[in-house]
Amino acid sequence: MGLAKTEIFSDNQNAIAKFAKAFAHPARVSILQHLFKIDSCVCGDLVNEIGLAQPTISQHLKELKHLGLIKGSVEGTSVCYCIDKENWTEMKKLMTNFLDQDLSNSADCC
Amino acid sequence: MGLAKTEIFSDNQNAIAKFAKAFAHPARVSILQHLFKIDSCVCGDLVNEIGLAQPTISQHLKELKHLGLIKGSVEGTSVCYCIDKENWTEMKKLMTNFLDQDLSNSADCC
DNA sequence: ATCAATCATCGTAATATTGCGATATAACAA
DNA sequence: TTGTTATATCGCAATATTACGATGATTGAT
Repeated sequence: MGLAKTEIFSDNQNAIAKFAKAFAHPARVSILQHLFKIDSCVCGDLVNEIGLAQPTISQHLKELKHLGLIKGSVEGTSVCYCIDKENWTEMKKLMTNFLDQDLSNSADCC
Repeated sequence: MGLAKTEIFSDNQNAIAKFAKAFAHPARVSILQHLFKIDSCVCGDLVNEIGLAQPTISQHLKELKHLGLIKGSVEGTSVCYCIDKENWTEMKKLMTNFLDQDLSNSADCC
């Protein structure tokens, strides 16, 4: 079907899956790393940095923006994108909580 | 195209995307959380726990197994799945490193 | 040997994702 | 106004993902 049955899962599980999806493509990982590295950014930079066409980058940026991980503001003819720190921190908490499930008190049964 | 151009990205970026994909579906998040919680598991438990058909669960388990995040061993007529702690720890390092990119030294330009 | 239980695989339908050419839009410049 | 630059959107083709019924494989029980 290609349609995830989100209604049978908890909000927490759906939220984790939603953010994980953002990182599930190397182009978006690359975009985020670049935004972290150079602090501020225009889309044109990213098109040069990453080897994908401008519409493709624009689409990835749109997804990241909808998730709230980045924000952009018009700056003359170009658009300045950067990390939305507040939301990033919140997302990080959610993901870290999931990744940090205790390993110590579980017996290795297999 | 639906085909990610992995060859233009770094190993690190592709690895992050690969693991993120594992978490990009609430069913797999739920499976992992359940495995953490109850320590050891058979697939049947998961089918009851999560509201998806047995083939669907089996498929999700296969993906997690291929990624090395879980491992399973035959236990009579059932199969015992559990977290592969070593690989989980390694994956966690990779993801944490990505999530922990420094926010402090970046000016909020937007 | 036969049967029941448990899990894996196959095949398929429905939907999602990725990528990009073509085109639209917006802002600035001359 | 006309042109230029930068980004967004549209539309499409190719591929991937999700879900599950049907079926196969394996193990243990009788």
